[in-house]
Amino acid sequence: MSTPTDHRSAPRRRGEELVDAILSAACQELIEVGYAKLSYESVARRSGASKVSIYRRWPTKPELVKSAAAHHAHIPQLPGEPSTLQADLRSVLGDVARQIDAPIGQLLRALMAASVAEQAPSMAELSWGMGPGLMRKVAEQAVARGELSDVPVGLVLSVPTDLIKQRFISYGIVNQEFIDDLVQLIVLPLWLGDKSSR
Amino acid sequence: MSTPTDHRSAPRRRGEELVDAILSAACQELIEVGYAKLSYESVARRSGASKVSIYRRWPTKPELVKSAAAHHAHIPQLPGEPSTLQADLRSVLGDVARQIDAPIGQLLRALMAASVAEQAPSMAELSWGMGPGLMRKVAEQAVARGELSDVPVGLVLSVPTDLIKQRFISYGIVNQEFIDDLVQLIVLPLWLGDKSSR
DNA sequence: AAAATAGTGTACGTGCCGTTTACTAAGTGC
DNA sequence: GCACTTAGTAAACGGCACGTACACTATTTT
Repeated sequence: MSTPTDHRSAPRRRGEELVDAILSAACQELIEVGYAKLSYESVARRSGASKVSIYRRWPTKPELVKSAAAHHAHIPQLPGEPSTLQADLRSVLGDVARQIDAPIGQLLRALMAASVAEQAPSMAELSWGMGPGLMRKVAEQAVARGELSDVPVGLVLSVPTDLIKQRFISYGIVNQEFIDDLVQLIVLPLWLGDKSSR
Repeated sequence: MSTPTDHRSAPRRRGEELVDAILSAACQELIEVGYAKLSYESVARRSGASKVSIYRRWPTKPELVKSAAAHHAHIPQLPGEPSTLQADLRSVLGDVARQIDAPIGQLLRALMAASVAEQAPSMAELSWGMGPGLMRKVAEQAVARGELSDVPVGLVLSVPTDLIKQRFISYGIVNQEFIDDLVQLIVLPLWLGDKSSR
């Protein structure tokens, strides 16, 4: 008589409401304990949902984690008032770097773990905002101001964000000093195409 | 009487011999089933060692995996006959890209997973040969030939290998086409400092 | 020869996996 | 209003791996 364990009575959540609860719980869990220690059982406990409901929607852990991360939906920060290509780059990339610190960093780390651990090449899709799109905007503004002759091709556009990701993976942190060096030594010379800024 | 399970008699391996057996087994296991599915029990079974012996030396899975990867020690491939900066880059980076395919790729993937999953920033140390060192050699030869005025700074030197790693993480494969684009659109313009090669 | 060191097999409790079962609340068609 | 379908819940299952403990023994050191 100790455990009246039967929540089959409560107003039963469905559809979006339930999904929200599960993904939020998964996010929290990711931030607190990380990817490796996240389990279906813990998410079920935390969200108050049943394991089966979770398995039905996300048969594997990477899928669940990716949905959770996407659900969190921390959209990037806009360039703000355009000024100079160098200033814009430092500002935007600096914001990205700052966002990469806790607790989002832990979430990103989890996301990468999900991508790397199992065969899940869809890491590319989840560029968490800081993808070519962001860089393209910056480049377009520079072109409009006449600082840049053309918007670089995709591969070149994504160099800064790719290198930031790489830095994060290798060293765990991305500070402003790195951003400054990145802009000064790599992005500007590469985009402008001369060595004068070094 | 079915199981005479007691190998406590056999010539008992110790020290380096035992370590070798364990790490080799771990490597094989990594290549076959990947990081996520690798377990202490499977490594113990495969190596014929006991779990305790493994736990004593590598208390956590990332540590074990990193040792295993380091033990494998596939050193990079040398530039061979130097010719042109562009040719050297394509050759060396192409080799790196080819090495990144199976089975080494799976091992690298495991290594990254180990680094990313838990706080293990020592990914940087294990640059599996394709680090700044390799690029420095290429650059130095180009300087000796007069193609390059100076050897770029470390950050710039590691751009090609960093971007290859990033590509591997995001898309799972690194083909020669990517290498060609990388050399043509990024490395040469960045190192030479002009847009003529685009 | 005695003692310290280190490897082996076995067993244990715990936690999570992924699935199945039985039940029931919420929506749907009539 | 009522049958009927859909979907969420609790509980239990066998299985596997975890991480640790124990008793034992082979090897090395003193």
